[in-house]
Amino acid sequence: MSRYDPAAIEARWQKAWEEAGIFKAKADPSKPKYYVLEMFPYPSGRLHMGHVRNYTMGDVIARYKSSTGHAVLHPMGFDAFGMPAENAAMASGGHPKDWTYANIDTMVEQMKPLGLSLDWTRMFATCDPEYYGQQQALFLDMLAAGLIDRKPAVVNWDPVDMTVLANEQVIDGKGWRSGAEVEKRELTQWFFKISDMADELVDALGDLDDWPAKVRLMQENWIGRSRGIEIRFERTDGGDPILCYSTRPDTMRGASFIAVAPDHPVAKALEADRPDLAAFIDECRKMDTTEAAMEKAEKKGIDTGVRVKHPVYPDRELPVWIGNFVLMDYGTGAVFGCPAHDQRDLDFARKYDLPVQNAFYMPGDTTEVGNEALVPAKSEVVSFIDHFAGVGDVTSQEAIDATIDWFEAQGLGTGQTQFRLRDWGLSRQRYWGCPIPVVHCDACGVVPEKKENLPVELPYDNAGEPIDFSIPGNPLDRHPTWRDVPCPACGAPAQRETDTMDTFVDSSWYYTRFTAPRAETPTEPEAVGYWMNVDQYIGGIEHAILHLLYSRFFARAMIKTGHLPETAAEPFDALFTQGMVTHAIYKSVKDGRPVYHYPEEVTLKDGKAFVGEMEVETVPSAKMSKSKNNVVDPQAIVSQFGADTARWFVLSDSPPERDVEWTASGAEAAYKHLTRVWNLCDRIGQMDQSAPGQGDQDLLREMHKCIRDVTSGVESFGFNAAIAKLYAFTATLQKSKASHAAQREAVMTLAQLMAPMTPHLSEDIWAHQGGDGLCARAPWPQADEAMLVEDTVTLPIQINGKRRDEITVAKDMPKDEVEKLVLANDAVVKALGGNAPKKLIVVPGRIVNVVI
RNA sequence: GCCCGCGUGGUGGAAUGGUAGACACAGGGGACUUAAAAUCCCUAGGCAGGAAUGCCGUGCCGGUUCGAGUCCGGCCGCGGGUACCA
Repeated sequence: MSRYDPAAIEARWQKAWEEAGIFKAKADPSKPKYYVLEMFPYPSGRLHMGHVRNYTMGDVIARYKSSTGHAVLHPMGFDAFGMPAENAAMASGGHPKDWTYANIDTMVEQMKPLGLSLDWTRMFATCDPEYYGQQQALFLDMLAAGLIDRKPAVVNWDPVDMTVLANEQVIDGKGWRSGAEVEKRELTQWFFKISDMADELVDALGDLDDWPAKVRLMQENWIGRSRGIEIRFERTDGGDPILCYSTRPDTMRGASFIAVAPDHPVAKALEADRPDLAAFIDECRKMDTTEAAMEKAEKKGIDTGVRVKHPVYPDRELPVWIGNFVLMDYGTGAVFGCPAHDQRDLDFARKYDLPVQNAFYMPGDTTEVGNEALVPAKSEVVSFIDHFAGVGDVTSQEAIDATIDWFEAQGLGTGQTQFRLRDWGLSRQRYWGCPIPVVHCDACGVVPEKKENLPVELPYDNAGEPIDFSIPGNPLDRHPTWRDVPCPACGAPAQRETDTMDTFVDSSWYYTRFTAPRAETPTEPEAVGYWMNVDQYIGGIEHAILHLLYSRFFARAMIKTGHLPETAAEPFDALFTQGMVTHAIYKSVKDGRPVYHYPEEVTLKDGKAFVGEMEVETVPSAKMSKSKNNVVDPQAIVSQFGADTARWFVLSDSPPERDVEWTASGAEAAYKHLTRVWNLCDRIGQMDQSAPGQGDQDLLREMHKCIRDVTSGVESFGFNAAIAKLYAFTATLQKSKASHAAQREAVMTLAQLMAPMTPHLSEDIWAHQGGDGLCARAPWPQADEAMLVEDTVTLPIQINGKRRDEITVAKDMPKDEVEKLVLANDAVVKALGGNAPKKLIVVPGRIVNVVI
């Protein structure tokens, strides 16, 4: 008897698939097409289990769709620009390009043995000049179409390293390398005008039926459409009025101060003459720019001395403060504070001793606000007393609408729809990204590069000398032979833009490029016409907002610039967000800085973790991340047990949308099971073919149930449940005494049902049993409805909602007959004690509940 | 802080509002073996009980319902995102 030998089997079948060329995507008008895409990886250097999980899920779908007669496109590429490559070059010399391509090679080498049904001929990396050159062409078309803007924006500035820092590089307000206090600095930056599309980006979410509701909700909240009002406050000193935006104008009566952003014109105008204001504004400039940090920071302010009149009660004067919590780029950069009905404003008012006055009460109550603001939901009824807009007991929403109408009628303000969504700043002051294809000319201003000069390629070296990445700042700035070029318009000496694009740009259109990856234009009409949209997109929930929103914007921009058909406005028909593979983090502290240890360095003793003799801290269950070193390498599993085991295991234990904590046990169990299946096939192959069997019908009935359950499991991303059914059916088959013919049919069907998960093993079984051609080409088995019909059904009997007994009845037994049987049931008779039940609930085919 | 999720045995988890714990891991018992490994069989939520069986049980508190892991409200804990990590 031979043994299950995955190494031999997997190499053999991978070769057979390659020779048959069955994974090459071929447009075939006679077939329905299916485009399945997993979010492409960043080439960090090694594949981790999260990648394996992601690509295996996609592969299950791709192989399943292929066996149901679809022309499948299942490509792979690399999201290859980004900071880690520059950091690696900074830390250990070398070149980001070399580092990146070496990593890509390694990862492809690691992916190939997994047996994924990928069309490798379509592979590209976003750092290929052929790709980013087309991206530059897209940029120029979008610029011409008015979809791009240039305006000032604030960045994190490290005054010691003289460089711009990413948020990730700012730790407790200090630069990660220099340790210097980070400042804000204003630079002129390029922006995609995504906020112009805010309305349609919200509205279209409603049609994305095959997207998770949570993702649609997150995007809706992120875009944050709100109806509010812009109110004009006149200054008592006759200066320019201050415009405030509010979504809660119903609280206007309680307005007691105005807060403006530190960079609001009112604040800026006073800065020169008021050292105290200047100092406060300066302090605000040093604050962390992230939203989380801003919101969590202590709310502080300073009185400017400026006063405005309350628009409804002109004899009330409101002080104008600068608040560190007001954002210049949302609304008008100024808000009115109503302490009674906003907790933040109340805290602020108590801190700085500002008045608190109710605009309304809850009905029947006139309690003044203490330290808790009165903030009813918009659907709650509130009671307005002495209100200018004449509202009485109404819901807050009605009051908001009435107030907006009233303000508009009085000419004191205008109703406005505001969005939380800001324009997408794409400029990055970094080397390893797609160069922005424009030239700055003293005479002509900003001049787009000519398309025939694309790609604007990144220089590999600097006039023959290696680029020194250890010097902070953007090397393109100190690269005269690359930077200094003639103006494309007038020919005078000019300079290239040295900023590169945000890497989110690269990933916002790659899915269209896969349809014609070598085309001379960004897309190719016939190819996008056939393959778009992506039928199933699969990736991490961490991309729920930014990547997916930017991609949706880009698809629309590509329609406007003629690169996509109208039908591709929503490029991803269905989205599945998988959970992450998590793993404990092992952490120690050295010289005041955290040090992260690799799992393989750690030994576990008595629930404590040690590296050598040193005990280290264990942080349970965190996202696998290169910077935390808690990454598990799948290669060990593959070389020990084979790809089929790795694939089976990552699908078997956890539901795909949930996070899974990686543990070493379990992989072995998967291997044992696959060995069992292989041995089963072997045994059936050696059966006496003429011997009579028993229970053929029972076996085949179970087989058809298994087909039904696995099919629905695969179609609904219930891979773990599908695998549970496969375990159960394998056990049934093992115990079966059925004839050779029935067992052979069962094991071949089993192989087919397992094929999306364990394609190599399935091919081997298929071949052993004399299957026709490749298992991967065989049509998906169909469940025979006639075999699935059951004639009896078991009904649990509940008494007061608790299960007490069960009865088996004919499937179509009428309700009244079931009732008679139930009332005659021993447990029921005993519980009733001669009384009639209060209620008898019979749900046909489901359950019976006797209420006593 | 804000937005969005998640929470079920020792563990991963299953369960269209209808028998909570499928399937699997680890465990316990047994068969085979000189022995071990491998394999196979049985067992298994907790408490009480010899058993039959009873009570309790899906993070916590409350609600809707004949019936709630599932729906609603309020908490607690954990995770993701928070616009320059990808």
